[in-house]
Amino acid sequence: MTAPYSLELVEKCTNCAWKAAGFFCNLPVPVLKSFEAVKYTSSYPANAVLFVQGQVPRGVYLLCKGRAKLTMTSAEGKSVILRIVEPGELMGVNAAFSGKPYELTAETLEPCQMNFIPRDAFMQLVRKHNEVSVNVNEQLSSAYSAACLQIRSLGLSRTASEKVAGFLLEWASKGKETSQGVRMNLPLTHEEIAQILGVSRETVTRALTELKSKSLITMKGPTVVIRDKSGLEALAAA
Amino acid sequence: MTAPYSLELVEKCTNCAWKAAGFFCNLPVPVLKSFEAVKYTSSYPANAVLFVQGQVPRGVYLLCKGRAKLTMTSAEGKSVILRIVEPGELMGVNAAFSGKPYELTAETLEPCQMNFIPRDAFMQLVRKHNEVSVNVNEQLSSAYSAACLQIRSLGLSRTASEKVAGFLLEWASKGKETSQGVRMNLPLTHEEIAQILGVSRETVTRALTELKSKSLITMKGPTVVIRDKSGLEALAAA
DNA sequence: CGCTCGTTTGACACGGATCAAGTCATGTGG
DNA sequence: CCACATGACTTGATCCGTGTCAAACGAGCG
Repeated sequence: MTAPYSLELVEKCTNCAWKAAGFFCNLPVPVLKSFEAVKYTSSYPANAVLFVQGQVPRGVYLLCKGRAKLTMTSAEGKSVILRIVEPGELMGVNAAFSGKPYELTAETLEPCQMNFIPRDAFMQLVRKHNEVSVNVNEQLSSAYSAACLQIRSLGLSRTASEKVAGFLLEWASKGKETSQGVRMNLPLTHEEIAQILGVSRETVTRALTELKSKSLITMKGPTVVIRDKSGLEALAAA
Repeated sequence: MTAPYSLELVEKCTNCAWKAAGFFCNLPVPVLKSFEAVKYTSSYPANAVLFVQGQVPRGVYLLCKGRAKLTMTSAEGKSVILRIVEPGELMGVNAAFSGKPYELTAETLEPCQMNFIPRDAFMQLVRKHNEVSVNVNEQLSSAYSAACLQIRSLGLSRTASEKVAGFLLEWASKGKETSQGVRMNLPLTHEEIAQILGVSRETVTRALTELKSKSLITMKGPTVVIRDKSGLEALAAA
């Protein structure tokens, strides 16, 4: 198999080493086989568009490796980021269920490996294998939870600093505890953070500068260290 | 059976007249029987609290009749409304799946009839009957869609009038077409609309006044008539 | 009748969007 | 190897919208 974008393709789901708890593809072996039978594995470079808001749904994508973002765009071209998709998560499930056009756009943020499952095959899997259906439940459930948190942040936060502080704390769970505080990787531009939090790019810069000046955090490239977690929490408040 | 709050209790799901397309309880008869076996039917007055953010999940609620709201509250007491729950929809599914405390609060807006299913029984139903699981998928999927729309409104709308106009258009789908325009019932206070849209109560009043003065809408009590749909759409833009 | 709740309207201050200008790092082609 | 383009970040100045506080009105209800 060729490996474009310097990604090694993993074709066999049965002995895939990436699979972890919570992955959609954590399925009993017989079910996994029928999943494997209908999937198409492929890889994408960074900033590739998987599907666009308004297209008729072709099927669902399972992200194996890499990160992607889901966005909605207004007529004027402004957009919100609804979710950063992590490995093991599905994209395009809603459109598959409803049969209506994709209501959002999916783009990769990094080089990614993906499994594509055509809509009909996916719906058959769901109807036939309860384990698949239950895993979809869990995916949807956690996506909904995340959406609720985002609504909370958008609706309740009084100031932009509050939003940014809350955002960093949420990402902190993906970071590593060190003697200096929680160290994490933030592979997002200010523009993207702004689109998640519903503020302007400049405001994100200003808020981050403010947090640095209060020495609550330090940043170096994409690496962020939370120096004073309780201080951040006090600021996040809402 | 007693019928408090002047609601007639419907105990039998098999011949329930309220059940419509998209209802969670639209299930094949044998499955419906096992659902009936584990449910508890009860009725609530308006403004009753079903469960509160932070409680350990006891189970899920199926709304049979009436309307309810799901909210999240900040430490300072401000709250956002995540969703208005309509008959046929489930509440508390997320907490049931995750086992973690309810992340939101559910309150009735009107006198309601409800079916309560204890968590264990619900999870067994989901695992045992694929039809149940698929219906849960559809519920979660449409709840997620609605959440996305709300995020879009919160994140992309430039002004409060934009949000209000978009909100009215969304509710218009529940209204009736008349010669005067779409007539609908809006059983929400300005305060509640404000909590959905993430603005202050006064701003909602001002925005509605503005829409009336532009004769895009007329209001009389809880009844709203959209006089100029395309005008509203132009205002909603985002 | 008087209470409460929801609505309406006004005045004012503040936060952030926007516009603008400039820095820095990276990558490309001559 | 340098000049240049590009994209992301930074910082400042200005203006508009909306949150907040305040006061008053209207309707429903015991």
